[in-house]
Amino acid sequence: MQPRSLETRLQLMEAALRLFSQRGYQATSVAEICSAAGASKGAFYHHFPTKQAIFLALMEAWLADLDRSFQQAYQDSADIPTALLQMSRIAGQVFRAADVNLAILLEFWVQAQRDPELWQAAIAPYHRYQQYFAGLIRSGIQGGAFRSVHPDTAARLLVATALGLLMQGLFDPQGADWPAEIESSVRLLVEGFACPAA
Amino acid sequence: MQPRSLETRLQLMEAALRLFSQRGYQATSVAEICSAAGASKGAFYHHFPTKQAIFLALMEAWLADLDRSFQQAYQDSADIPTALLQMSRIAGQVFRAADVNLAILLEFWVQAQRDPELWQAAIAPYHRYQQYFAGLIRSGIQGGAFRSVHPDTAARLLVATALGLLMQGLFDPQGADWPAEIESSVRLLVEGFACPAA
DNA sequence: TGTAAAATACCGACTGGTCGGTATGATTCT
DNA sequence: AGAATCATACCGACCAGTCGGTATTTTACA
Repeated sequence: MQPRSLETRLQLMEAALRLFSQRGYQATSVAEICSAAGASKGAFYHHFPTKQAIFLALMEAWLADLDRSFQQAYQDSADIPTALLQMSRIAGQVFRAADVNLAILLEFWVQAQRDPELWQAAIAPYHRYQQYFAGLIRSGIQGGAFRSVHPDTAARLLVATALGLLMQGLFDPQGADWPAEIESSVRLLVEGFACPAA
Repeated sequence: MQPRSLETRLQLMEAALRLFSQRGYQATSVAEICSAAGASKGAFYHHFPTKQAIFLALMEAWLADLDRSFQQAYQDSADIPTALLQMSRIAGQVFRAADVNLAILLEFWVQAQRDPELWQAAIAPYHRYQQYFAGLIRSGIQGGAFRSVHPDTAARLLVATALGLLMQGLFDPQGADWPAEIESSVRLLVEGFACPAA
């Protein structure tokens, strides 16, 4: 892969990300992406076999990024509750990142509802995160930090809180300080899980 | 409005609802809606000026329905906490209603992101519900049922919980008993808000 | 009450345009 | 030279919305 090629590919992905989140997946044409990226249709179809492929590539890149952030948060934290708090902050940052608007996440999910390949790419990671959080909580219980809540239920509630607040922030960006709201809500939950003795 | 006309209109809306939630808004063509409804394109454009108009009509009908349910729940409940619990059950029913799949709500929101008219129809009700719940909680505080939590924050958390669990249920329908999950989570929150003395 | 006029409801072919994807040739790098 | 990369013209399918015209119901009037 030549440097020029990589550059073109990157431009295409950046343009696609911007346009998809601004206008939506269906409403964005391949021609628009090309023109925004300063490339041609030939270049596009050299790098991506279909329009959906670039969508998938964007999503995988985003998920890989999130994975890295969570991994980092875990390593930087002394204990499980701290790690969960740190991760709630990351969720807030997801929202703050103006480029990767949450709107495109809705697009991902809407598209994934219909397409098996996208479903795999979108839903499998969700399961992974779900089980990851449940595992963290289970560790917290075994380590004595949490009382014996049901790990799966607790994980679902944690995810629901963050997700629900993110969604509300999407509808009403100015309605509240959503990242702060996420952080304080997750803290509330984590304290609720905490072992009174600790 | 003649009975036959009303019937046709209803058929069109039912077909549109089904197709929109199965295939998505953009992916559903007006021709498909017509054929599924056993009507013609002429009939469609006799009843609705644009494709978006039927979408809007569906959403308004759905919201009116939800309003009625909430109103009913409020009237049937002896006190505020009971009313909130009852409403969480309604949220669960929203999910259980197979016809009105949650997917179409995602569609609504995705579309509303881009269109001012839809935004008005989708986001204004959100604000209304938000303030409605905040009002209920405020009443609960004044009535001595709740301790002095911040009504707006509490309402946001309640909505986030229900919304977040609904979204997860959308991705992973078999992953849990989501309606039950919503109910028990909301009960947890409401108990958390409750006045210890009560 | 019977009937003609008017309004409403509906039909389906057609249009102007869009879009994902392809074919083929040009350019750039090694 | 030869492979990788990119450009341009183009194709076939699709689609929202239009339009001229038809069927059905309501209304007006003799």
